[in-house]
Amino acid sequence: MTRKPEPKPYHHGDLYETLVTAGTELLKEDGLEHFTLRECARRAGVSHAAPKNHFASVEDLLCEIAARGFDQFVTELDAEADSDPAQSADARLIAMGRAYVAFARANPAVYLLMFRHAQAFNKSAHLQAASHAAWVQLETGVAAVIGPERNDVLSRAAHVWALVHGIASLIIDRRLPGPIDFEQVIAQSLASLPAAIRGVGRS
Amino acid sequence: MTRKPEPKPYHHGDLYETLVTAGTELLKEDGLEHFTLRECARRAGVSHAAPKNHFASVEDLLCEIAARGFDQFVTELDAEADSDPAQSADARLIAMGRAYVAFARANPAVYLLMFRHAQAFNKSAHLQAASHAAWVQLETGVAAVIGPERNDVLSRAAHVWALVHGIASLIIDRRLPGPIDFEQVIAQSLASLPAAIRGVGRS
DNA sequence: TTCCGATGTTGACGGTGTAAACTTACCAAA
DNA sequence: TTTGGTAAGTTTACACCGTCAACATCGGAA
Repeated sequence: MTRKPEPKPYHHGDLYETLVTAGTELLKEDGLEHFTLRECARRAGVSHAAPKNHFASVEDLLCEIAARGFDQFVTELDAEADSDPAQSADARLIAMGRAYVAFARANPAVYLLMFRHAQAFNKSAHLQAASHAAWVQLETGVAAVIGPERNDVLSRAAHVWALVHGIASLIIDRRLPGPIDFEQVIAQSLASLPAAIRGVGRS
Repeated sequence: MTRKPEPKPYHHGDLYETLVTAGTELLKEDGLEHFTLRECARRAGVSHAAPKNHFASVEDLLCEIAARGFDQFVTELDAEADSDPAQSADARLIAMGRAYVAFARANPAVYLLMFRHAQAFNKSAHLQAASHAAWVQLETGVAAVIGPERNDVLSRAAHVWALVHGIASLIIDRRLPGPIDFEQVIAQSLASLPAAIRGVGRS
């Protein structure tokens, strides 16, 4: 017989990280509505109450998953914005918008957790810092387009966020009618964005 | 003693409508995450399994609530669009956008049910018809602005929807940073919309 | 009048999150 | 080296939930 000298040690060793990993996978596989703390524990090979020692509640675990999602999100958007150092501020903003929607489509469950459900549990310092960084990133991109001296940077940034968030949400939730070409919607909408937030065409 | 000649009749009489009403109220009070079929039954003064005779599952009840939400939604948007018969197509679209966001802010829980959660259960004929009517309404408004002969009415309609849905979602979910003036965001974003979907400013 | 089907009730099952009590293992101080 | 304290996991229990099956009740049609 093959020797099995590991009769399941009583202590796991790194349950915290294992739970975050298992939770992220569960989230991506089954979606937020089927996310279960007991299933995370099962995947980590641990009793259903073991997570209590590391996460006071299921929301605390989701909180950490969302925070790491924001970290990755900000990194990816930065990379895309800096991909061509010679591009204009307009092109940078559009590139970030494309990366935004791409992230959402690539990680729908995590995206929804970050931008939709993660409103109830804004306690974690990690989550607050990471989501704040994302907002600063957006604000900076918008200020570069319309000029940092403008007094409506905040509301114009909200405009940009609303558009990309709306596109991402409608695509992820499969709300758009069948024949619609997602790429066309994304390209057209983002292309109109710099002029729109600059306020040209005011009659 | 006061006479109580009604010892709780065995049959309710109109449990279907009562459940829809109680469910709508519960949804508005406690939000979708705390929506419970058993609580609906409790509010209707009926046993926890009674709803089974009218709604096969909790989603069937939510489905009907969402469908009625769409009915009200379409009615309100139509009323707003037709409020001033002399206004231009641009003004009509902007008015509908304002009415869209206003509906979402006035009925956040129902709005979220309609445009977010009601994707899993698209079986009810009522729901499908009502949500389709909302889409036709949008498509018509967009066609009037950019011209019905354009071959990108669909994607431009998606653009409009994405923007208003994004604004509504961010406001409802309280994602926008504190100092932001919602009214300014709504006004600025909607004002830019007709030109944006017409495609002016193409370089 | 009788009977049958629609509607409500009761009780049960498996699932969930969470709390309390108990067990195990490790580490540091005496 | 022994010992004690504490962090980490387990077990058990509770109150919810949705759903199902079996049973009770009532009204209307034959």
